[in-house]
Amino acid sequence: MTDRDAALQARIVRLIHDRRLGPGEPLPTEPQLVDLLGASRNSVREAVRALRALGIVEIRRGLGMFVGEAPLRVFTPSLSFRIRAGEGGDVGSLRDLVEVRELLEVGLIGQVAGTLSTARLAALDALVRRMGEDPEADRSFHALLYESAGNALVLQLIQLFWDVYHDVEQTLGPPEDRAAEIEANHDRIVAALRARDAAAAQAAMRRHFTDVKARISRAVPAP
Amino acid sequence: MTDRDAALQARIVRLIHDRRLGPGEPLPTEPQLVDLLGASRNSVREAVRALRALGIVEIRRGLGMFVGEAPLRVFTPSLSFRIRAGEGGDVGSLRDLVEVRELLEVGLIGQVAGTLSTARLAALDALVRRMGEDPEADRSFHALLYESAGNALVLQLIQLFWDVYHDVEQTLGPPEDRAAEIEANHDRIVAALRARDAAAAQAAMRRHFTDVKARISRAVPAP
DNA sequence: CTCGGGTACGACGTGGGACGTCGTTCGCGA
DNA sequence: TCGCGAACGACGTCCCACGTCGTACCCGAG
Repeated sequence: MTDRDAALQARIVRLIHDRRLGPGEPLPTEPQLVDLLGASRNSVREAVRALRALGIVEIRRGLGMFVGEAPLRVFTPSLSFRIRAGEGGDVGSLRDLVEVRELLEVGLIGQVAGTLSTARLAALDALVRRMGEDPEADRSFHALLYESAGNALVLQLIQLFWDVYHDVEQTLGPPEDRAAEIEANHDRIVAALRARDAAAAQAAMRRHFTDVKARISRAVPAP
Repeated sequence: MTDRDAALQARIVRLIHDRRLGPGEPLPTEPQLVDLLGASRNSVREAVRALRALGIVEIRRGLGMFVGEAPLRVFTPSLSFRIRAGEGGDVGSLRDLVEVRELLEVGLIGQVAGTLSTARLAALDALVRRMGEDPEADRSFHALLYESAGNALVLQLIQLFWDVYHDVEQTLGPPEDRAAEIEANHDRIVAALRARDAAAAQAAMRRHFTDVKARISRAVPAP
């Protein structure tokens, strides 16, 4: 057969659906799958490996195989690779990535602006203060900002793109000290949110990404 | 070791980068990788299987292994699985998916509105006419619409979400005949684009997705 | 000289077996 | 009763053998 491997993967996925197995629940063991699927252990293992790479199956050594949650995080290596190996050098692909982030975040902030509690606004403000020393604060800021949208998918998507960007950004040459600029941009965002001004928040977010794109344009692809 | 497999994958990816291999170029053969990485053939094969699932490696039987392009399409199984196995039944996750599509497309159509040539507008119109019989026309419509944005990533992203939606939508019960509704929505979009009215185009797109979300809400999760 | 087919070769695909390592469980002994 | 170690079953790694697919080469027919 030409792609028996793909067929095996599909059969395992179907098995999960047919048995109504949810994330965290155990899958049949390797020997059981060998019997069920009528393939050798090697073939089963290779199919499971592919499913694990997609987050569909989780393996805990010594315990067994379990249904995964397929978090978008598993795409990080693939996306990073795609950006790095992208046509026209990294820069073009990275710009595309940032534009997708901008698209998502500008749209989202328009939705959540006006729905944020003062407590949440204070938490956002505290995160901005910590951005100087803690790189994670930036990530947390965007995560906390969109949490109230109630959309787990878009939340993970934004995290994914953030991770990939900061993964690839390191290959763009020596890091620039943009701490002040970044903090100012985020301050503007919080201010607009405080004013319950959706349009201003969107503008502030756009301005933030304009600076990010400028940083990319300045960077020269490594020889 | 705990995750020697992940380390092997990373080493293969590094090998690709170190050798400046671009999509389509050949990778070392299995035996060569066994030597280079100091792992057994099974381990190498399993690592390669994972990379293939991520689109990073492409395998052509009888020929060898090649660098892949990591198209977003490879995430279709994972995303479909995630939606189906999502918390709170399919409906909630599917709604999240559609909202992401809405976010992207409403933002994008605002960017491309006013930049479309009359030839392209005519092509879009022709696709709308074919939506009745050809399900692919819908997909092509959205692809053609955003082609001029010049962002390959977002284009593939929209295609990916479209594929996943139509994959999962089939499990939502018997298909409804919404042909007229769909055509009317797309007609409104094209009309707004013809008028070079970005705001109206965004509104029309939003209306389109409102109907899609309504279709989801009507659907009852299968018992 | 040209053309065509058959063979040889090297690529990946599949199957089977053996042994190691990790976690858990259970029973024995203090 | 408590604790520790052996047994068990999970996945991890490795090795070898054979099958299948594509290509390239060689050689003979025309």
